[in-house]
Amino acid sequence: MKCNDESSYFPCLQTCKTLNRLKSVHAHLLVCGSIASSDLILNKIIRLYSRFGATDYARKVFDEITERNPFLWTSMIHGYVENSQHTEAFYLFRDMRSLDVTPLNFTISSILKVFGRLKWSRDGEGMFGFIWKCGFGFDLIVMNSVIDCFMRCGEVDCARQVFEEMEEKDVVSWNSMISGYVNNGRLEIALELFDGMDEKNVVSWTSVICGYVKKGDMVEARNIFETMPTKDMAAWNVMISGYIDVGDVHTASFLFRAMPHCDTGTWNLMISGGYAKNGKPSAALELFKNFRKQSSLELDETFILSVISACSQLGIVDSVESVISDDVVGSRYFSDSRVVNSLIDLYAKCGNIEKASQVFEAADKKDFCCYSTMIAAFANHGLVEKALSLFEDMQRKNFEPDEVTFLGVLSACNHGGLVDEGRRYFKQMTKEFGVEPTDKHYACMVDILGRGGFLEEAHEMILSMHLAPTSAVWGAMLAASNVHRNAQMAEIAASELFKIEPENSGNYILLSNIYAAAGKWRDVARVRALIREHHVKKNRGSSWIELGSAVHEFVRGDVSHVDADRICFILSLLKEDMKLSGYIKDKDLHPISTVYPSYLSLSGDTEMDEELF
DNA sequence: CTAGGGTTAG
Repeated sequence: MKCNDESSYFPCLQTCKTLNRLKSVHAHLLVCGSIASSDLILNKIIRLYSRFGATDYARKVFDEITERNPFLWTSMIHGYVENSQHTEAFYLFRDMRSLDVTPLNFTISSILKVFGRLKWSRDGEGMFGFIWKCGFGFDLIVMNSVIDCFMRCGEVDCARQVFEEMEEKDVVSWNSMISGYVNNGRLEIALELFDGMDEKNVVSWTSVICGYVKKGDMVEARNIFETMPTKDMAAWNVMISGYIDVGDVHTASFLFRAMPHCDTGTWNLMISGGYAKNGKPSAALELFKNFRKQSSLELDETFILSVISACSQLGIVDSVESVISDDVVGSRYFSDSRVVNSLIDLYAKCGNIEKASQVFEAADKKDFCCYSTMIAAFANHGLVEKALSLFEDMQRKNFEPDEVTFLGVLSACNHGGLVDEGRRYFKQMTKEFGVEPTDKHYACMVDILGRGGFLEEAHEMILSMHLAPTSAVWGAMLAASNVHRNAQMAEIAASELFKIEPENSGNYILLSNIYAAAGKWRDVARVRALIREHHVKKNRGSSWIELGSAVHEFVRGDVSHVDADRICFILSLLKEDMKLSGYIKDKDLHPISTVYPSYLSLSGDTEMDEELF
């Protein structure tokens, strides 16, 4: 590379496809010294850093420049805006004004985006007077931005007035009005404007389609879509997401296959919105694999986030681990705390607490959410001490715990049977941190107290709740009553549960089991009669395991698996082992499969497993 | 040799 010719750096900077590449070119420029003073190069570097989401780097470059021209200010402000760092953008704009730097029209349109997104319609900073003072009263770009800003603030009439008074309007002015009306729920007016336009472009058409999609009218949306002269990717995406929203995954995937080109957004829509959230995990995973195979597209943060979250809901990790973690760990995504957070969650939910912990340790950017997730992960794996010491660590680092954090902490106490600590943390949460407990916190406390034998105290806690006790709370009470064979308390809890969720078979079965254990056979018969009377259906619990890239699902009594014979054989061996190590089948009690507290949002099924033993 | 930088609507 030649070091004395700045023009040769322009094409070089343009080819920087990754942040690391940009950093090394930037480093090279710094070494060469003389180039570093060129405004044009520096501006380009600021733009590129911002585009990669590295506004902190951009700002470093910006701060080191002694004489800043309006272009540099604009680039930096815009960098913040495109990365949703609204406060930073606004403060920088204010600095610019206080130094009497004359803004460009692009500066104004960038900062107006902040006003629009934050719905600052009140002109608190004298913005609109300032625009006229700068001579932008007739600037097309600025006035278009003003329209958009008013529309986003819901000031439909102000936007209209600006629009009417503009001497010169372009297609953007019209489109801003149309989309503004659509987003303010005034489709009729949007259509009027649309019909009155002479030069419509793809944005005008898509805005109108959006209007129908918002109403859920996919028939009319489809009509417009078929009529529009040229369709770009965004238009297809709007249609696909519209079909997904109304639950028509079939048509969505038809369009998906029919569209000539698509972006990560489209894949994302189909994988996470279309399949994963509509109960078709295997289709989602299949599509994800296709994405990796066919597409040369780069993964982006939102995409990674939704794939990870889909996988963690399914508890599937192996088949996506290789693709996900190779791309994420050590890459720029890894410096996004949301990605770190969801990775921790993924590994933890899939049972790999070591890996979750490794990700946590390796991450350089951790926010309080990462701590909360890690605490909950330790707690759910029974690593009580680790959970609690991480909580202490978090406070030492001055992260403010919130309700999610405390749920993890309380859950740790629950797993460790730490009644006193549970009481203490609950008190600390409400008194010291002013966090309002949710039903989940109450459910957890009831579980801690109840299982610890303090059934009365647990009951009192429910009665003192400032919100209506949910099924999770009474469910914990019922489960605790079962542990301590307290039929009286069980009756109280069960009768509340029957009111809240009469269709849940688990409650009836649990109560009848408690009666059975107490030898109250008439009560058992009464509950069984209730089940028939209310036509309660048994929940079918299922479990699944991932082997290689295939997911094997099992339901009770299922012998359809190809290896069913061998599985049953192994099971019988395990039963023998259990007997030999002293397990005695409890004849009086109808055995219940593991009862998880329902606030842990595990399956929650409590069903009789007579067939297993 | 010069110009180059920045941008609003779905």
